[in-house]
Amino acid sequence: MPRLKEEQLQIIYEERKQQIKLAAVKIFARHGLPGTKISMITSEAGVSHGLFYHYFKTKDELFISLVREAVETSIQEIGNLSQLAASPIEKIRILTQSMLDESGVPYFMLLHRARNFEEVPDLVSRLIQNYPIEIYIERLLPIFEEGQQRGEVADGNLTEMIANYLTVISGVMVLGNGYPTPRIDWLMRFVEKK
Amino acid sequence: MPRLKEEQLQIIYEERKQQIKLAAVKIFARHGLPGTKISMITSEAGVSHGLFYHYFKTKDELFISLVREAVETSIQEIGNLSQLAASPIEKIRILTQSMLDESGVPYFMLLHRARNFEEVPDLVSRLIQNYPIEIYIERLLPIFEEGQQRGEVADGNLTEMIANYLTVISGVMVLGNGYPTPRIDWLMRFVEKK
Amino acid sequence: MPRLKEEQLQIIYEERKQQIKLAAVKIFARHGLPGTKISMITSEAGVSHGLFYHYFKTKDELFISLVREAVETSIQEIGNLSQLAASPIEKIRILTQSMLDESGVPYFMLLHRARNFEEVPDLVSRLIQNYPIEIYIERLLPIFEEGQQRGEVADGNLTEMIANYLTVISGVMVLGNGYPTPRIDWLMRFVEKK
Amino acid sequence: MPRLKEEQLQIIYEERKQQIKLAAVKIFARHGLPGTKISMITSEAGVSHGLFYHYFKTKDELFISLVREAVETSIQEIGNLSQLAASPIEKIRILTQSMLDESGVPYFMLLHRARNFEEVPDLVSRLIQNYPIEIYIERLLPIFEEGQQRGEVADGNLTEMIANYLTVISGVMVLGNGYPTPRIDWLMRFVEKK
DNA sequence: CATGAATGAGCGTTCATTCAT
DNA sequence: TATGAATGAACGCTCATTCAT
Repeated sequence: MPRLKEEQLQIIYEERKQQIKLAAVKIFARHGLPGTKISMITSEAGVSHGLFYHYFKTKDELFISLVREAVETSIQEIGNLSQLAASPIEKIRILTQSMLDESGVPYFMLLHRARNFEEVPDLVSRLIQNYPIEIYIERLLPIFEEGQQRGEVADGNLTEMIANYLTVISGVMVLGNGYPTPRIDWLMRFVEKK
Repeated sequence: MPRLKEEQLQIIYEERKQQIKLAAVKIFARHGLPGTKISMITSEAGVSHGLFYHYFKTKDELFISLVREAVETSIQEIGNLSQLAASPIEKIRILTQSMLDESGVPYFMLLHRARNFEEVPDLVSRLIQNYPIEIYIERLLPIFEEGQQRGEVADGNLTEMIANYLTVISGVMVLGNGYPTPRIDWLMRFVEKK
Repeated sequence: MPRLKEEQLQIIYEERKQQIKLAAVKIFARHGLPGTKISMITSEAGVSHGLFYHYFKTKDELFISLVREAVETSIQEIGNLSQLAASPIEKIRILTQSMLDESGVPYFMLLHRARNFEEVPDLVSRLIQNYPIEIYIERLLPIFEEGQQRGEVADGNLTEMIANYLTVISGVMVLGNGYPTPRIDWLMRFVEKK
Repeated sequence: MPRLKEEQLQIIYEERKQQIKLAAVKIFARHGLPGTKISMITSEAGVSHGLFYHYFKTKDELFISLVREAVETSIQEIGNLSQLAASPIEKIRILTQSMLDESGVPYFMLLHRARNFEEVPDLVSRLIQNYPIEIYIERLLPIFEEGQQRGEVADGNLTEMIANYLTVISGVMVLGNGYPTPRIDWLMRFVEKK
């Protein structure tokens, strides 16, 4: 059954690739592009450095594709919210949670670096410029609007509120593990109608 | 008068050193420690790369001393606030302004990197751990307390309020030039009694 | 009949081996030993790169054995000429033709590299030194002598004539596809009695 | 006198560059582009491998510029012949000598590799294609014509004669140090009117 | 003090070779 | 036999650092 074997190989291939990618996001988030050595990624992933190049062309190329994925995933996640059978305020809470949960933070940090520092390849800068904060605000607007109509979301200018909300979330992430806060609930106070 | 000449040399020496330091903070802030090449600093400062080593022992040593200065300056600035002949709310506004003004941002970014990323020498990590956010909160507490007593600062738990205030400032800096906000005034709303 | 199956395997084995060898000569001739990657050979041969090592121990070993074969074949071909039922001048023409024909050129190029460039393993250099040009001259001498006696080959010192003949053939090959010449006939003019 | 010092530095710079270039041609000629390691060049030149990159951007770039120089020099040398106060046959002898003399051989080998092997960067292939053998023939034609008119050069079709002459010279170089010939005089026999 | 030539440690990447399947 | 995943030695190149001028 060569058919089955081929498929199996394909699966293993994708698993390995994912394993290296996961290691890479973690390291890139912590050390940045120039601070990340291939050996850090491969030893985190538990493979030899040579294997990296079976799965990825260059360090830059991997970084770029990770940023691209992070951008696209973040946009998509907002899109997915709309599909959810939940009240607007619940959706906002879910979003907040997903941004702050452990697996999401490295991706956020990657985007943070890509957005604010000039340590990245040109392609990344251009990529990021296609997705300014405004796009996120715009996509979130309908959810917040519905929330306001239902009386779940606080009154006031929504564009500004969303901007503030995003700013504050960023602040929380950036201050990082520095000090403990009742994260989610505290953040929701910027949004919820008391 | 060799005396005078020596003094003059001393002055030139200090000016040059400062000039290189200023260039360095700017570049370190943008590119991080591993992303910063000595040649970037020296060309920003307009000197030859060899000259760097007349003023500083190594790249790491300069980075460390810059972080140390940034930490100490930031603590000192809070200390200086107390000396000011101004009302508490004015002091807070002045602090806010100084954190966000153009010359301050690179130092903030340096601290941000030192605090959140592991791309720095061990010595820096240890240095930073000696100055956790709590210290800033603690130092600001008297000013906020006086403000509350005078009715200038909003009611509520002050420790929490200061933490939030710092979080939000960080968020603003991190979101960076991404989108326009009425910075200072907007930030003061988290603090002022309306 | 396991006997038969084994034989068949043997045949397949030899065919595969030959197929890889043919690809290898071609690539070695064009790219030299260090310029030839195993993957070039295997993709030219249409097999996986892993398979290479079923048939050959190392890249060097294959290169060496190919050079050895080329040397031995070239010597043998001259030997075979004697057996041929043809006039001396015909024999020389056949030899010329075989050196310049498409399948022969890569082998010639291999020898050219082995003889003139130091990009080869020591063993190859030593191998080649055992077969200096003089040996070729010496082996061709009887044919040319008979030709001269029969009045087919031009008059003059034969050792020199053969050396010139080989030199010119080499020149033609080296100038390569650069410009068109009536190859065979033009070359024969260095030899034939007009 | 900073003026003088700068000039001196410039001179030293050019000398070092030349020193590395000379080492490089020699090694490239012997080992080809992929067979040449930077360390071979630098140890031949007696400098550290790091220094190479003060003077040249990459190995390929150096190779390309050397081939370009070889091509241009070879064309120029033919041009210079015309300026010489010498009889046509003397000019041809001088040309022959310069092609075969020790310092010229490595450049010839470089061109040989660039012209005949596909182990070179694309730019080199294109460069070489701009200077096919025909150009050399064309440039030599006037000299040979004058020689024929003066009765110094043998009768016959000149284009063909020059082509043969170049072919034979190439053959001599390619057969290399394999066997001894009365080089110059023997080669001139293809050209001189006896 | 100022310059840039020189060195070498270190990292990115390639590729010959091995090996499990 | 045949494949391609896996390893690590080796090489191209960068850049921090030193040093002669």
